[in-house]
Amino acid sequence: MARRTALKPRKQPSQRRSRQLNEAILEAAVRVLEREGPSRFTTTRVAEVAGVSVGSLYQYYPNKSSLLFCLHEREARRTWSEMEAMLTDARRSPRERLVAAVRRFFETEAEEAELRNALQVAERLFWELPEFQAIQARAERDVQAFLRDAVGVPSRRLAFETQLVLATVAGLAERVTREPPGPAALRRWADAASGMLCTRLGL
Amino acid sequence: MARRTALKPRKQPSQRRSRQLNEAILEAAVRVLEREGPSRFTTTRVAEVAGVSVGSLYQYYPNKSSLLFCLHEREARRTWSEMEAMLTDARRSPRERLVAAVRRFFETEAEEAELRNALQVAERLFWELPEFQAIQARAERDVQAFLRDAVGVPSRRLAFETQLVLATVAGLAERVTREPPGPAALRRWADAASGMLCTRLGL
Amino acid sequence: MARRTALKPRKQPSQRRSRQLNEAILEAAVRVLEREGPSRFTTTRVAEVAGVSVGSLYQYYPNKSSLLFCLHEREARRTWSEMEAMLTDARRSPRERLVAAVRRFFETEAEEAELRNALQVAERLFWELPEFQAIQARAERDVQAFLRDAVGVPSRRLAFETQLVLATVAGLAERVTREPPGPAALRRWADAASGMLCTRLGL
Amino acid sequence: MARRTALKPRKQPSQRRSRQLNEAILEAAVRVLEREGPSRFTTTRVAEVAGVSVGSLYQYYPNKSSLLFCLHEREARRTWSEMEAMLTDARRSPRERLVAAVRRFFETEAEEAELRNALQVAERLFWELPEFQAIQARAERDVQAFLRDAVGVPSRRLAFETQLVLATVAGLAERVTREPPGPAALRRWADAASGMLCTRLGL
DNA sequence: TATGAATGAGCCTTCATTCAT
DNA sequence: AATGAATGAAGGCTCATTCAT
Repeated sequence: MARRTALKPRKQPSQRRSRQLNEAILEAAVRVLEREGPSRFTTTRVAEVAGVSVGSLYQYYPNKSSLLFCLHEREARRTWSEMEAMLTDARRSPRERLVAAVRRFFETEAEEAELRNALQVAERLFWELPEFQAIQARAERDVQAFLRDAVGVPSRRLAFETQLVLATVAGLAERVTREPPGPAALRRWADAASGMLCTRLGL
Repeated sequence: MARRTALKPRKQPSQRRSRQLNEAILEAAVRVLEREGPSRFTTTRVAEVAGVSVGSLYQYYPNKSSLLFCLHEREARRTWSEMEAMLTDARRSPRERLVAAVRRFFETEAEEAELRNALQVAERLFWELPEFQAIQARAERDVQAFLRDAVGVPSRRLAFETQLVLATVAGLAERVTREPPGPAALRRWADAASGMLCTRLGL
Repeated sequence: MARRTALKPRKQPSQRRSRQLNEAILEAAVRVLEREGPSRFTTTRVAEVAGVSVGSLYQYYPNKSSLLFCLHEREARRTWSEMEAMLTDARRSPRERLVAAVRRFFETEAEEAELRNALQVAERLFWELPEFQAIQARAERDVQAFLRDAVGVPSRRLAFETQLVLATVAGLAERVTREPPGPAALRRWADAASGMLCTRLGL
Repeated sequence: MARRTALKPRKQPSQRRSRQLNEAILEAAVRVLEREGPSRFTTTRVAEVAGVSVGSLYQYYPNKSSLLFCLHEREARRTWSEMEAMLTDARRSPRERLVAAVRRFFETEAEEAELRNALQVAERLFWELPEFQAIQARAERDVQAFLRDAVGVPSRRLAFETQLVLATVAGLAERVTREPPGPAALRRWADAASGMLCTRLGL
């Protein structure tokens, strides 16, 4: 169960060539996952689409799980870079920021629905691993900072409200994007989510 | 893609012995799923744990998917019987009903967290199938009736609010119970969820 | 290889009930073979179609092979009863008899094409068995009698010519009825076959 | 029914090693078929006898059928190369060519009797497939050319006579070689076949 | 370092046959 | 005698991973 398999890519992409190959593999993985579904997501197929040999793939990722994990990590990094920017955008009111961020989050999830579906099958394997929790931690940090600094949630409630915001938005977004709704419906969902949270947070 | 594999169990457990065996298999499936994880959930293993031969398992379930599906159905049926009762309990105010139902729902999810985790991996396979949607439909029906009759949500917004309630509660519960919180924390989560919804619904 | 499995039905159908059941099973076997193909030809399915339990089927036939064998035997018996009658029909000239018999043989084969296809898969298992050769022997006896008595083939060549007639007609019929031709085409084939043989036999 | 399973081998044996392995598998398949019979002809067994892993076998052949099909194709190609040469041998009279070709055909069939027996069980699966018919077509083309150019069969009858020649010879050869006769008997059969055909064709 | 052929454990499923009822 | 649930060996096939070249 808790067999701790290595998840880190095998080599730090220090060299240019490495970096390129790595990216090619990751891109291929996304493509396979999105276009051919989880059941066709085999290491051989990914390598094929990436234009490398399986052997090479295994030089960058010690096993299939680690590839999946890196995919997830990249996705999360991208999403939360955006989120962070929106939540700290001083030109807008906190309420506007939250509403906008939630909308964007829903859009992101909708865009990546296929990938996320496939990933979630594997996500389960990661939950307990520190690498995974580090990713989660960033999201928490961003939201917490927002709630503390922009919303003024008292520290007593800070931890819980952070979790609540994250879980509400993420949980809703995940369910709603299972079968992707149109842009208007998507926005309606996002606004319902942020609306409930704003009320609760007194925004 | 749309290959409709039979999901119904093969024989109605009309006879006592049948019924027992059927139950044994289902129990074994739950145990395997919970204790050994989805990757060890093989038909052979389930049969083994159930103390029957694979052949027998296949006499009751035409394939692996149908076993998973029956597991899900049983779980859902149990949960929503309770939910329905709570939501229609005329002795309580609508708000009390919602709060109580949400609490109970969170508890249920916490109890079945392991199983649900495992099932969700497979659920993906079912989403598009009518059998699965029939199960979902029951939940919608119950909530919708509650919102219409007890809360008085206007029919214009009824469909959306129904979805919102379901998605919020289910999405939150699913996330929260990934690592099962204590009873107090669980209740806090449940109350936060129902709180937001009550505000939105004007309860 | 040469494991001599019992092929005889288990019980002589001495009693009326037995006889009926036996016939029902045989009919069911033919139906399954013809309508559902060799791959659906399972003992369970045959029993089902026959309206008996598998257990009962195994009371009449010790194994699947024996069922197949009886099927074959019945078919052959029917065919050769007809053949014998035609070949010994004193009202017609030998040539007319041969032509007519061959035509009828082709028709029979066409009618039973499906069954024969399925049987041939199993026939291979029987070739070496005395029971099977007994059936073959009858055909030979009939043809040989015809060639000797009606055609006047000298005894020196009798054995070979008998085989030749049988093999030519059977081989041709089998090939031709693989995809069943219309009645006219079928007759053309039959007449070509009997034509060549008549010339050879001096008829 | 018409599920078109791939029959072509998976990779062209471009490289030497590939070629060897491929050949080893084919040889093993022949051996298993001939020595152990169709019922022992399992992918595992073939791989075992070939000295490779099942996985490797499946790297060359996408499924069991395709292996069988390749076996058949190889056999047919060999046979008909010879036939074609004999039928177009301008140094001999048409009659001599036919007689010789039929003799050789019978010999070939006798040599490969075991394999052919086993193959025929599977051939049934192929009849309707274009790949299989392409093979058949070659035989027809060769015989038809012979009948047209060397024998002078009028085009009106050409199609039928071609089929007749093929079916007569093949049908007879198949039956006769079920239990392989000695060389003298074999020749007697072949000459009987070609004799009947020559008479019919006016040779 | 890159390749990709080779591996083989393990998965799902079928079906002839038995035997307790 | 009849039943049909139970059995489990065996089959086809996949795919993560390795290692000789």
